[in-house]
Amino acid sequence: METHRTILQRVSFCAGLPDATIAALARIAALRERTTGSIIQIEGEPAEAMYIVARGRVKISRISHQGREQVLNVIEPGGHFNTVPIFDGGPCPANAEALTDVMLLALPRDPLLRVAEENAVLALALLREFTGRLRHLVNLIDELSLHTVQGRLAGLLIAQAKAAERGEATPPLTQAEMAARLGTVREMVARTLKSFEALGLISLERGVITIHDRAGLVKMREE
Amino acid sequence: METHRTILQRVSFCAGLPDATIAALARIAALRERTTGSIIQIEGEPAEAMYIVARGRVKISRISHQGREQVLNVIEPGGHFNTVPIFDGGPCPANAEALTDVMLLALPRDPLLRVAEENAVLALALLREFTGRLRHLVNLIDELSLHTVQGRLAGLLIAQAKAAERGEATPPLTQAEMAARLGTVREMVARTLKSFEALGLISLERGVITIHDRAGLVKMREE
DNA sequence: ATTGCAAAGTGACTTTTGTCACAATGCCCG
DNA sequence: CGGGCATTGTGACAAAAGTCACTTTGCAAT
Repeated sequence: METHRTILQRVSFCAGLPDATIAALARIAALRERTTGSIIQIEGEPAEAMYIVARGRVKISRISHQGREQVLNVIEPGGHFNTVPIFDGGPCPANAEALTDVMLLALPRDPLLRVAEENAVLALALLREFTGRLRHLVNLIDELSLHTVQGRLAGLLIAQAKAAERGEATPPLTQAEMAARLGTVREMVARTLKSFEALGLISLERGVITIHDRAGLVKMREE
Repeated sequence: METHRTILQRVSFCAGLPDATIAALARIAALRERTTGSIIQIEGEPAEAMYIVARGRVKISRISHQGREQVLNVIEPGGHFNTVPIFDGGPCPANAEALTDVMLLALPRDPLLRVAEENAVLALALLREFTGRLRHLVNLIDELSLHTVQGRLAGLLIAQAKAAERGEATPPLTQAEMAARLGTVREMVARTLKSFEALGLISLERGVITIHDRAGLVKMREE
């Protein structure tokens, strides 16, 4: 039980919650482990629990019937997923897959709803949490609809650079992974990266991208 | 004050709320009227109030610097907008424009937050409301990223048909409006509609689209 | 070392989408 | 009833994105 609690204390929406609320959550939580590549949730299936990521990373995505994938989000430790279907009772909106070996805290639906009803602070914290998701998705829509692959890729590079500066230990993305986030195909990413290199904006080594001209990338992002 | 209350009673997330909560909301609400085409909020600006649509329709959209528009949502009476920035204190995520003459109920930030803190039911109701938004945006991303204009347009026609069946008095969309919802340009919509007509799926008269082969459209939607 | 494989690079081509520039059509209003 | 204007229709292109089919690279495990 003590472990549940220490995990919860590192969760984004738990910051500032009273001890009693965290204790209540800890009481209903159950630990689950999954190995790299395992599918945690499938789009359209019913959801029994909300998950908190204690260790590892989880990819949330939609997949087209031709097999193309659009990544919606990658959940890092302290984040959560499968929250939407818990609160509205509907099916899972997307697939969840373990990108690494992961450790999850499962909060089963009915008990969780009870805790939320009794703790307005929790509901408000989750509300704030959802606003972040909504903003993120709106930005994704903006990029997909209003920007070229070039622009989106420039944006991704900048975002990754910023994350690295903040000290987030993000393992480098493969070009295929970038493509899935950007809503395009691997070849486009390869070609566009090359074109950035030709323009002197970045340089490419296997697995490492070095940014030389951040301002130039920012300009590219506009497209 | 009585008017505020009757308006609130028709709002989606107020269904099931205790009278006292609705009364508290009514007390802090202020009526505002805007005429067709007026801009209610601009992306990036700070937000002082959440708005409930009492009469008319409001378009929520992002606009690229080349002037292309992506509609995120159209809010009908009983719906609300500008909710995200109120709960996280950030800037407005998108533009809001009155599509018709509208009557709004403004709920100013600080008092609203206080009501939410004291009424867990309200927070939970808003939470459920947000889940709907999140699902909607995820679907939009799926369409933009994983479907062709043809598929998206087929989906829009089906959605409009369903809305009409439910008796929603939706004024017919112009092709330019459809384009803004689908993340494309007017000409693409015109051509794709023509191609649907050529396939016998629909027929076109000025301002009216008649669906002949719904199953065929459903198949198109997959693309 | 050799092989085995995932990741990356690339050319040639097709499809889809977007742009531009007009023409045609109706509807509304004076 | 005639003009003006928003909406629609279209052809000719241009640009962006995606597909296919390989090749190349370099790490990693036997």
